[in-house]
This record gives sequence, C-alpha cells and structure tokens, in this order.
Amino acid sequence: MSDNLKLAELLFPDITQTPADMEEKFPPRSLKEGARVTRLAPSPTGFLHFGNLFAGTVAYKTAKVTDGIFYVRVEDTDQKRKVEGAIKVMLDGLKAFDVTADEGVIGEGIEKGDYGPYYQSQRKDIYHVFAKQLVLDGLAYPCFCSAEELDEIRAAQENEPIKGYWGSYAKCRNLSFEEIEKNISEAKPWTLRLRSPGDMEKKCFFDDMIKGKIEMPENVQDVVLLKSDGIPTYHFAHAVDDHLMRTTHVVRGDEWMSSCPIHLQLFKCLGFKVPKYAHVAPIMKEENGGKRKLSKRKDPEAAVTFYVEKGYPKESVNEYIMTLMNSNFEDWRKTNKDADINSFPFNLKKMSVSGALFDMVKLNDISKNIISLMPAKKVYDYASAWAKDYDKDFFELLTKDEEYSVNILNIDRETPKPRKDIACFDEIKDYVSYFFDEIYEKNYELPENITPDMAKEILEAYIKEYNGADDKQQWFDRIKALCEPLGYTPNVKEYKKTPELFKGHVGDVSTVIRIAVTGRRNTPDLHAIMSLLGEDKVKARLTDAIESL
RNA sequence: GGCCCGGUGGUCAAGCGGUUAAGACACCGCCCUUUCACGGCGGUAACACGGGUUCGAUUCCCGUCCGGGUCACCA
Repeated sequence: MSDNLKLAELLFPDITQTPADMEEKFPPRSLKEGARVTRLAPSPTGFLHFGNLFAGTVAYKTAKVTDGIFYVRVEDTDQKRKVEGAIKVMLDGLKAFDVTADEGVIGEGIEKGDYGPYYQSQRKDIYHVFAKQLVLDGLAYPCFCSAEELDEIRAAQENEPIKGYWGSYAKCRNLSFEEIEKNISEAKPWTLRLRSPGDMEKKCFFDDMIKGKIEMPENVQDVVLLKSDGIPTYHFAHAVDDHLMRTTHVVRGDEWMSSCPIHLQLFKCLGFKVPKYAHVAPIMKEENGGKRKLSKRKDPEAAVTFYVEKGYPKESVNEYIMTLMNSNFEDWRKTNKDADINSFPFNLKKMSVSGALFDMVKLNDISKNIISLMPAKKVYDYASAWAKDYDKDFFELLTKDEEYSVNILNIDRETPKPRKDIACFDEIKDYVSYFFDEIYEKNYELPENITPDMAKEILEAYIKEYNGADDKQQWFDRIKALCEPLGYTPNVKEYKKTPELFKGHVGDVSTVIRIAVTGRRNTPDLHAIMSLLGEDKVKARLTDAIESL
C-alpha cells in the first residue's frame, strides 16, 4: 500500500465514493447549444448588499438571454458568520427585484433541482470525496500548524515577495506518514492543504468575459482546502461546486480576481474543465472626492432593503441596474419604449471594467420616468402595497376611498406629457397630503409681492365667484375676470411690458388661491385639484385662509 | 510593499490610428406657461501627465502619477 493510499484512508476512512461516482450522479446538463449556467452564491450574513443584487442580476440576465439556468447556492461554510433568517432576507431582496432562481435555494429551506444540496454546509461528503482523491494523487496533505505558528510564518515573511504557506515555510508539506499518523492518533487538529504544483516563474492565463485577457503568476501557495472542522474553504468549494453543478459562467465580484491562480490550479488538479469567469466591478460611492465601495455600514443605499423601504418600484431599480450593466440600454429603451426589459439583448462583454459610482439622482430620474408612464391605478396599487408595509396610517387614508385616491394620482397623468414628480412611493404622502384634511398642513406663506391684505382681498372676491361645477375654462375665466377690478392684469405679457401699471397678474391671483386651497405655492393643475376636493372643502379652506391671513 | 485591474466632461459612458470627441443624468439660458412640473430649443464642460511608434495619436508601446482590488482555517 503506497503512502498516499494509506494517508487517504487514514484521513478519510468513511469516504467510499469516488470522483467518478460524483460525475455520474451530477452529469453534464443537457441544455441547448450556448445556454449558460450561472449562479449567485451569497453567504448568509443577513444583509443583501446592492452589489449582490447587481452581480445577481448580471448572472440572472446572462442565463436568461441564453435560455440557460440561473441558480442560487448558499455559501454557509463559515460557521462563525451564520445569522438567523439570513436566507429569507436574501431571497426576499432578490425576489423584490425579479431575480428569481430556476434552481437551487428558492425559499427558506426549499431547494429545487438535481444538482444539490445547494447549501455548502450539507455537501461535506461530496467535498471529502474530492479531497480524498487529491490526497491519493499526492496533491494534498494534512497540516497541523496552529494559528500561532501560522502567525509566526507571516511575521517571518515581511520581506518575502510571496507570502503564505509555500516552499520552506510549508512545514507540514513533507511530514512522513508515521509523523502524520502519530499526530492524528494524538487527535491533533489538522487542515487539508493543497500541495501546490505551481511554479512562481510561470504564468497562468485566463480570458475574463468582462476584464479581458489576464496573466498572473502561477499559484505556489499550499492553500487550505479543508478547515479543521472538515468544511471546505471558498476556493475548494468553488471548484467542486461549480464543476459539479455544471456552472458554465462564474459571475462574481472582482475582489476574486486575485485568487484566480488558485482556482485555475485547483480545477487542473481536480481534472475539471475551467469555467468562464466574469468578474464584476463593484458599485462605488463618492466620498471626499474619492471613490470607495458602497459600504454596508456607512451607506443606507448599500442595502437592497433600502429600495424596498423607500418604495422604489422594482422596474426603476431594474432599469437603473441595466443602465449600469450595459450602457447601451438607455438607447435601446428609447427606441423600445414599451418592450419588456427581458427582451433587451444583455451582453456580458459590454459590462464596464471598472466600478461605477452609484448615482441616486440618476436612479430618481429613471424612476420618475417609469412612474410617470404608469396608469393611475397601477401607481395606486403600488403605493398602497408599499404603504401597507411601511406607513400604516397613510395606508388607511389612501385606501379609504380608492376612487378618490386614484383620481388624485391621475392628475396630469395619462397624457402625452405626464408629470414626473414621484421617484418612490415614500414621496406620495407628502405629494398628496393636501387632499386629506387628516394630514393637510396649512401654510399661508405668500410671495414677496403679495401682502396679506392683498391676498385677503383676492380671496374675498374669489369666494363669492367660485363655483364648484365650473369646467376648466369657466373656472379660469372667472379668475381672470377677477383681475382687473382688483388692479391685476389677466394678461401676463402685458404685465411684463408694463409692470408699474398693475399690482400683479393672473399668476399672482391664482397663486393666492392655490396657497389658500393647498397650502403650497406649487402644485399640479389647480382646477383638477379643486374639482377633486369638492366645493365644500374648497370653501372651507378659502374661508380659513381669509380668517388666518 | 508584491501581484492584478483601471484612468474620456461633475456622474454614467460611446468612440479603439485621421471624428466639429456621440448620448443620458446634473447644471445654466431661452421658449411654452395661471404656479410647479412636463415638453421644445440652445449652452457650459472631458481624452491624467511625460516620453516614444507613426505622415498623424484619446485610440498602440514604455514610464510617472492617481484610483481600485488582493495578499486568512472570511467569503
């Protein structure tokens, strides 16, 4: 019995299956030519970062445009970082923006597909099959170094160009079988390390779908494959899982770029075909003129829940993400106004190589456009669904009289040039507040050229003339008729020519009325507002204004 | 520090040997207008720097500077 064989049996006595068994159990997928298999592999930290959504969307679209498979795998190999309910937070966040998995972890504790389990913590035996094979091939060995010893090694490597467990620093690399056997019998904890066949003089290459051709020195580090608890490190799990789950395109953050030499080597040692890589640049945030990654701690917008809580429609966030992903998306959208976002020909190769700054103003612009194009009923449905979860009181108010609310939201909507006032549903309460006495806040602050007496004079005259049954033309004619007797002109142009002849113009008169009725100087179409409010309420407000001024 | 990657207006970005260097957001002005929006028209504003290669470089090469990533029994 060779030493490798003895060692393999010593380390993995219970593993009887072979890599060939695994190949048979998880055969290549029969998908049509060109179909890509992608995945999102988050670790369950209880926080879904915008970057996860972003990378997830990239992976999702990549699969969708090729009629492939997008699956979710949970990378829960770090026991120390486990958080209760994390899976739900993650899946809810993805689902809120239509990133839904075809396979893998599709719900808390719910898995779908033939390539599972999709929780890494449940794949221990699978990893061990390949770990054992590596030992058999002389490509892996147990390491008994303690954390302290590892620290010492690091400390000794201050001036070494290549750090880590390699070369003469790899103390356990050449332990004899007897030494190992002794350590094991003494129950010393061990990790399994790769016996790296790398040559630091040689380069390794790969062609990244986003970054292009990359050349790096080969890996020479004897990286840890299995931690002392027997659970694999990211590197090892990545190789085994993405191979066995038949991932064709590994979409992940570009912080992984630098470990590619390790991954390439691992695939080679395991006899796996290397998948295509697509390393996505992170979304950045501006700070003191510099750039840094969107930070979970500092930036509320780093959390996907932020967009849900603010009430951004999923369409808005998705469109914004698309503009960041493929900058030709905006042009496409311009010529395909009503097309389903999924019919956009997303192209991995058009992804930006470096990280884009997150632009809230742009998101708002996109969102305003999208909401402006929605029918009032849809805005109502979205807004009330949002309010139900995030503003209970407002929800009651908004849904008390659906027709009334829909009509409010319909002002200046469904026209060729709809208003673009609302970016997220969180803004609606304020936007419509003057329609509801319960939340209406009066504010009679007048423009500088209008004194309270002038305003009072206008309102007193107007309240006598006001008729709730007027159509828009009649309504405005009546306001105009008010002008001259009070010393204003109904003609704005005339006023601009000879302002000294008048106290003001129709605009001033209607502004006073607007303020009295809505408590604001700027609103959408006043006639529509007053019609919705109804004669009684309008009169009450006018009266109140006259008394308060 | 070693190794990677990147640097076109304030932002997102087309262009990749010869262009008046697109477009979008933001900003400014004008028009429209009872307010605010919307819409229309116009405008300000960019190839990090220094060397090459070339008839010609934003585009190719080298260096500098700047920015980002990474060097764990974390992912």
